[in-house]
Amino acid sequence: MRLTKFTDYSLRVVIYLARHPDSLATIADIAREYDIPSTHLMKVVHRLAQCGYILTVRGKGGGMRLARTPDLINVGDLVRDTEDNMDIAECFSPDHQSCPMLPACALKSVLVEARKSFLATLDFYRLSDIMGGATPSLVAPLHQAHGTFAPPSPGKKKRTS
Amino acid sequence: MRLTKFTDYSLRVVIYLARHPDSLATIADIAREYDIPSTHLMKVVHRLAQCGYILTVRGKGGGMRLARTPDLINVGDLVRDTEDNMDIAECFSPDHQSCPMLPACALKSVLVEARKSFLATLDFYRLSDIMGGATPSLVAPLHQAHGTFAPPSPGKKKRTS
DNA sequence: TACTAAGATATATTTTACATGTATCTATTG
DNA sequence: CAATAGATACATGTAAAATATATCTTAGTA
Ligand code: SF4
Ligand code: SF4
Repeated sequence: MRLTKFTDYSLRVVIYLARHPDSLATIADIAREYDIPSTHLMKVVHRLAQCGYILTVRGKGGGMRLARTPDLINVGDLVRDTEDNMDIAECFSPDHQSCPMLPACALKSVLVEARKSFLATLDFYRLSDIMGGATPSLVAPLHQAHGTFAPPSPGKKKRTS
Repeated sequence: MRLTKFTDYSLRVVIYLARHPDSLATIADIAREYDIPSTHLMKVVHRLAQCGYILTVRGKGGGMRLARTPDLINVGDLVRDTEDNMDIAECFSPDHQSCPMLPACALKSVLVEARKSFLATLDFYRLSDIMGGATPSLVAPLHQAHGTFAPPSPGKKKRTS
């Protein structure tokens, strides 16, 4: 069970941008910073722009910046948008419905619930919580059992799916 | 993000065995039932035996059966034992410690917590909960917010890791 | 206008984890 | 000893992901 590098790179990009809010950053900048292939970052950046997390500027002097402030970018949402295969088991795909246990597999229900828990945990965090550096706001300490306190203000917009 | 077929097959095997408690089942039996390659099942069965979930009997008339009753087999444990790569991100592996964000990456902490949530959800279920069929015991209904009730009796032994 | 630097887009290739296959060995029954 | 079961080792195939290449478009600037 792992997330793709595509997703991790996506998160690194927005973290980088959150840390450098005063100027446009280029793909080359970020690729250099993290020592990852710029060719891969191109696709990442494109996706992030499509999904509205960043704004890009073409041409000389161009680059990218966050489309919103870090406290309005939710980690769970970003992972949902960048990880394109969230099919825990074979039967989660509209194709591959050949498992004889369908349609009433109790295991599948459990896996659905587990995935929900995974994403729900991510939903408790915003980019401002994971960008590191000096963030002297009242950020919920990590590793805290998040069921015990109310999520700090906005950061999570309910989505229909 | 997906689990391997190896893990799903492992679960199918124990479900099958739970449903057929009165005789030894062979790899061929189970492969036929689910229409999956017996060659893959061999490895699955071997792992399940190594981890103590099933007992195998070699030779003519041999086969396998559960080593414990279904209410003593925990889904989370079984997934931990069969899914051999639980490295959500690159940095989770002892090798690949090259990400410049280490060692104080706030994102990693969040991912660790999310993985914990995923497995904790699975920990709430036992084989007896997912084996389907007529189980007229007081089983917790699936999809229920499991934070709101006490886990039904045993089924989950705390492990040190 | 030409040049350059940036992202956008499409396609191709490489790599890797996973799945599957084959062959052989060992144990057990009858 | 023959047949049937899992145990074990190794080889191969496959598909998703990662990476690379090439070309196009946009925008600033000399
Ligand atoms: S066993 Fe259940 S969870 Fe696994 S593939 Fe079949 S239907 Fe899906
Ligand atoms: S960015 Fe954080 S979570 Fe991702 S690989 Fe680096 S250290 Fe791990």
